[in-house]
Amino acid sequence: MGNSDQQFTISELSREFDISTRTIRFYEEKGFIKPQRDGQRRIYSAADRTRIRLILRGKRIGLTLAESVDIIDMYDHHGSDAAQLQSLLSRVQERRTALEQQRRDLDEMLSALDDVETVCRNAQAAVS
Amino acid sequence: MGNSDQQFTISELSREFDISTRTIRFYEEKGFIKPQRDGQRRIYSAADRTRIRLILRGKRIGLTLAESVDIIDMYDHHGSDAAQLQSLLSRVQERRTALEQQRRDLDEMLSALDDVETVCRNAQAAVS
DNA sequence: AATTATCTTTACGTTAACGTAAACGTAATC
DNA sequence: GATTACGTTTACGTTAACGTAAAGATAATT
Repeated sequence: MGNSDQQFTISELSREFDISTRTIRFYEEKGFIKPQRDGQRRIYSAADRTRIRLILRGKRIGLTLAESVDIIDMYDHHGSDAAQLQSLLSRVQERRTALEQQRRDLDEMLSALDDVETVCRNAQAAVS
Repeated sequence: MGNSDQQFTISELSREFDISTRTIRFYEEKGFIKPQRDGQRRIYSAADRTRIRLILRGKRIGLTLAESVDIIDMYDHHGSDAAQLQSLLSRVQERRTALEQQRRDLDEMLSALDDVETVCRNAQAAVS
């Protein structure tokens, strides 16, 4: 099983991901992660760490925490009857549609920046 | 010059972009657009309309209004001395770096959704 | 002239995602 | 045993991006 039962303290994760401990506790407050306890102290598992990483990835592309968690929870979907599978599939489709629109927007913006850069470099050449 | 001097009312733009008039006025309040007036009434030009469209594109990829406007304003940069060009170029680079990271995150998330869908369809096949 | 539609300004309210500060517990170190 | 490092809870504060409501102006329609 490798060594996947690693433990982390809050400050370790705080440093690793460059977020405040407040942020980590906030995610717990909202029910997005549920670390164990050693007395008062929180102890984070590899799974907790992964969830945080995925939440942050979601943030980088502009998702809200709730949206990120919604997607993350699609991985370990619990039900498996036909209706639940169908529901999950349509949620996946919705998300995919939105993300694909986002990628189009992103690519447009990147190529716009390319244009700006080109114009800029030409102007530079004219000045030099 | 074609017909690029078209005018729009606030409700026209509201309907076209499916945003509230409050939102449009808010953008003005923040200085992101500056429509003309006909007495009290606001009159939006094609340029105003374009700025709104670009702001909304920025929103879809998770940029703040300020960030969107920052990028939009790179198009019509005013200064053209060497220092300003250099500054603009490095701002372009910064944005591009961030956007490229965003695209990587997006692609990862899309392929994750693909995996979920595959698992789902297999489970569906098993149930049927 | 009254209704209706569209616009205006002003201003307080709301939600997400934390920041910040106070006041305290525990364990190791000086 | 006092300091230092790291953790805890509680709670109020903050910013962005609007929502919502009140109260009124203007123009067209009935």
